[in-house]
Amino acid sequence: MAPKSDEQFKDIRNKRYEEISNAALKVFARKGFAASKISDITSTADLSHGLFYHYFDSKKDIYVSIIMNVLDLFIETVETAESQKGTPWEQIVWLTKKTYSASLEQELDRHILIIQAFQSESLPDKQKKAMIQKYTTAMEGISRIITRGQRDGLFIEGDPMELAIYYQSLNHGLTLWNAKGFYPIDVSVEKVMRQLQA
Amino acid sequence: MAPKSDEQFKDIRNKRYEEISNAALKVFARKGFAASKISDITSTADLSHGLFYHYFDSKKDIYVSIIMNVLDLFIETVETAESQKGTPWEQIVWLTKKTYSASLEQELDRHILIIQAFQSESLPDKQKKAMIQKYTTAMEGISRIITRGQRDGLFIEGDPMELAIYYQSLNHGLTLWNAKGFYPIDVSVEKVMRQLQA
DNA sequence: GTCTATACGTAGATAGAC
DNA sequence: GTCTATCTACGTATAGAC
Repeated sequence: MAPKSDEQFKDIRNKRYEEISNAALKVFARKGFAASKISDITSTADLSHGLFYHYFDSKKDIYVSIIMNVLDLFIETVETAESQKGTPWEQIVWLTKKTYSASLEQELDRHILIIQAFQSESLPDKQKKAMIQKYTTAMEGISRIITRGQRDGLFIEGDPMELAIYYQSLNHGLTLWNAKGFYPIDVSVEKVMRQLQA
Repeated sequence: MAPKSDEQFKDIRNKRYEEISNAALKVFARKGFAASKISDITSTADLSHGLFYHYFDSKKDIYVSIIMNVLDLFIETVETAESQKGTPWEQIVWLTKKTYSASLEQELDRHILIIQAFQSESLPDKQKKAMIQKYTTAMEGISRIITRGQRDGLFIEGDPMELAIYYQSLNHGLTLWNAKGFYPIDVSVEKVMRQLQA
């Protein structure tokens, strides 16, 4: 039997990397950064404590890595919304539906991570700046859609970025509410859209 | 000189108790439960590490104590809104203004604590239940005001509790947004009220 | 009531065998 | 690549002096 090739090792590494990342996303979303233990992550991913450090330098390291990844996905999603066929109104509807299509719990975890991202204490300034940068990029995308919708008279008047913030705040608030778990509601896209309606 | 009376000792105790509680509120709101160290609290209150334990049994103990206190204040505020002169609409306006009249940063910290309250991991079931109980009481107050407003045609139709949740979620989301600090906005009561407007 | 010094447990991170 | 065992730092909580 031939020894494993470099390719195979690389595949294993990538696979493990993903497993650990997914486990960490779950744990961080539920407990927050400080309360999450490496052992929580490794036991969720079903591997040894020590192995973690063959894939990530530190707890902060993986946390930042995941946040960045989640924010990139957020940017992507907004861009996809923006390139959607239809009116700006329909684009925001699409984005809203996507936000609550958390059939995959992973989607929900990602939203919670985004919300938590900035209250995360004591990260290097450089990384904090990068996070803000990404977040801002996504919000500017939403803001652009709103601007177009205002031209067509679909959305209420007002600073588009500010409206985007109201919209996003409502989403974050509802996400957190449902995450509490003791009185979950079925979020209605129409009720969320009222926020922006002309 | 006469020795200190029981009264005087009691005063000192109460004063210290308040100082520690206020410091803890500040620290917990900014760092969350897990990341907050007893030494953060004591250094904020400008007293020794050890003294803390003459006033509270544990970190969890003070945390629960503060949360309960904050939730009681929330209930009180809603009740005050409810007993306010004017239409139900004006009562919610009053409540909203109060929410954002965070000239005192303490008010802001309290809101953040309320938001954090439930993601706080591993509290005894009994206390968690008590928290939910208090939270629900407050939300029911808001819901009652909305119900009355619906009768007068001031608010949109729909399950009043659900509307209260949308309203409160928007508040929470906006509070968190401004707590992030990198793009704070002046929250407009009118924009928040749009949420409920008939 | 307040402080300093210390015990103890826990969790992040490393070492070395397989 | 993966594991177990270990080191180390730090934070909660206690003890005891003033």
